[in-house]
Amino acid sequence: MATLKQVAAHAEVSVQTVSNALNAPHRLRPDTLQRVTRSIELLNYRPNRNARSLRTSAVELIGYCVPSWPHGQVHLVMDQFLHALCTSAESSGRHILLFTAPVGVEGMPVYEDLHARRLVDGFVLSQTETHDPRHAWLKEQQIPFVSFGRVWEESTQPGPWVDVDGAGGCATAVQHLYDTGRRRIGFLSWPQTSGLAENRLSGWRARCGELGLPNHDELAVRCRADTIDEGARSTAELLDADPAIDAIVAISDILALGALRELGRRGLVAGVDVAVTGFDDSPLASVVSPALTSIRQPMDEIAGELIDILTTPDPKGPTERLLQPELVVRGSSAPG
Amino acid sequence: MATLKQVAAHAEVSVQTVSNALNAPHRLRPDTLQRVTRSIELLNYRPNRNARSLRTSAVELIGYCVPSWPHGQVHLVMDQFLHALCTSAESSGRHILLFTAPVGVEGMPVYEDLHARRLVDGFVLSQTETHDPRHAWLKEQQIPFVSFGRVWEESTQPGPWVDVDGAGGCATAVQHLYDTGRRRIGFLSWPQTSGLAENRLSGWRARCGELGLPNHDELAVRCRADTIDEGARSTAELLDADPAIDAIVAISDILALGALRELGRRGLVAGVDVAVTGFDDSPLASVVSPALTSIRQPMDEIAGELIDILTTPDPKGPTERLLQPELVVRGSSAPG
DNA sequence: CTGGTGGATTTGAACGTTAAAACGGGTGGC
DNA sequence: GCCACCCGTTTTAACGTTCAAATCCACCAG
Repeated sequence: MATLKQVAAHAEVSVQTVSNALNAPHRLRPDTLQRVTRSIELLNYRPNRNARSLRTSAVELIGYCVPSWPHGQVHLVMDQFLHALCTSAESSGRHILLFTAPVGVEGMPVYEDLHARRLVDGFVLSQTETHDPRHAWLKEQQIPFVSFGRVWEESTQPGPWVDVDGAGGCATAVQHLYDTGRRRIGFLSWPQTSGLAENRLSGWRARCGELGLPNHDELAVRCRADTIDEGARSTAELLDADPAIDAIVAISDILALGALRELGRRGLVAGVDVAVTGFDDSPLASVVSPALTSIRQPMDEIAGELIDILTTPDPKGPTERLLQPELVVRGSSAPG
Repeated sequence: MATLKQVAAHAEVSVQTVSNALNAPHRLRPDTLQRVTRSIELLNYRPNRNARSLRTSAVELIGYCVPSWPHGQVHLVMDQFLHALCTSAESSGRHILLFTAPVGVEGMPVYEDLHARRLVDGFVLSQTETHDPRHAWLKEQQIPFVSFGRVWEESTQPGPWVDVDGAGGCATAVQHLYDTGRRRIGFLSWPQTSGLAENRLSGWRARCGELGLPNHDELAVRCRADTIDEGARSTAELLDADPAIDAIVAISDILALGALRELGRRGLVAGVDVAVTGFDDSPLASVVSPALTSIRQPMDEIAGELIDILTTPDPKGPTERLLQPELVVRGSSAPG
């Protein structure tokens, strides 16, 4: 492993000059720069990140707590998210450090410790919950962070965030279903305690209202869990109460899969008799038949904004960014 | 941020003594130790990891390349794996650093660079492919690594690995189906180019043979892709060719889901008329109905062995560990 | 009383890098 | 001809830790 000193000796310059060649090339005379660059390549020199971090007190690592799902709940797009996050981090010369921590405020000492021991510069939070205590805690400790997802039920956001417009996404789904001739659109939701669910539901309610479609509460069923079974059960409930329903907007792909199953059971053809849309555009969406129309969160863009906010020292622009999801139309909502 | 020097001043000892209090407490007299410990707590001191790593040239970070799935392929248990890996790493004082790299040998410069710049001590490889070139490359460069998954089609393994006995798992599934009265068991596989698939298939073939059950090639269908559609199509093929089939062992949960769908389409009851088993015990297995019997890879154990091998300097024990998966029985293979 | 022994603690140096200040040699103004 | 200035480069010092060697001190044998 070559060091700066060895490169310096080889190029017959001082150590600092080699350092400058890497960090501030404009300070060198062109011929010196070239000579140093040649030595660097010849010796296959790579800067030691630890030494650099010690000196500059910046580790260029971003912490991300890998969520632990208690009762076998699914996070079907986590690998997409992680991949996007890594890519964005790398394009700014940083990397992602994974760790585990207890949920809620109990986990905060772990965050604090990682930061205090200089393993990370800051954190990306996800799986934001209603009244999530982590944000305020980190802000209090002056530990840099950015959140994927707003903290619901708070009057002021306790820090920078990036989120996807769930209401807008659902409204787009409703519009698409309307445009393809559907006129009675049900909604599969989660329990009322979820700010995320309420947000998405509001998009369905609003757009249905604007289009003159029915949007009363009986058309929105709250599933007790995010499972295929619950999706199927709720779909049955919906269809039993109102057989004229010709489309269902589900708040997750899993629930949508349940809807597909229930339709099949009743001899109804998904996409023809009843259209179905999901949320997240998880890998499952394209793997079932008919393939599932779904609302895709723009992972690359999300990750880009997260890293951008986290790595911009004094944020001039807004540090709250709401991104628009994209409706991916597939067979389950085929026209007509 | 308190430093060793400040703690030393506070406790009225030398810097080195504080260092020893943390790294070799037995060297201190009990009363000194207590005094130093008190100062450490009082000042809320945390060792600076960068300084430590610079001195010891060990960063306590393990690199893991987050797989990028080209054509929407699914890795349903990646979050389980990552969580287990993190937990294991943390229990040895280490952490996981994520990065992206091109697949195959093109990605190796990225590995080499991370190691040369001292961002990681070594790597955990997964998604091992037949003739995977990474292992030999890393070995050549003397970069520490351990592989989750054997390199198939190689006479000698180019490094330490941990793997799950896929053949054994499938044999167990066959045995379970036999024990619950099934006598004609089909197999849903992947293309022949996959060593992983051949291994699992061999378990089915062997155990069927031992039990006197048919195991000719017509009973093993090769799916072209790991999708629900392919699983359904292959199941149809299987049932059309041999209507007496009363059980299907699928090489993945996704294919098993396809089997479930095809059975439903034919008016057959999964678990009653035809039993189905999957592989991986992904979150989907417990979320469908009937819930899917599946072969669970012991993620915690896998992660533990991986970290153990990677962090043991001179391996006395074997560095090739084959773990037994566990059959999780659910409704899709209900007795009778 | 001397010299040796061994455990506890301190000293000095080093890990590889960068920030800041110092240096040296031209250039140009007056 | 002197000074001020700028540019490219070197020197010095520090970041916070640990290793290796040195020192100190109490104790004990001879």
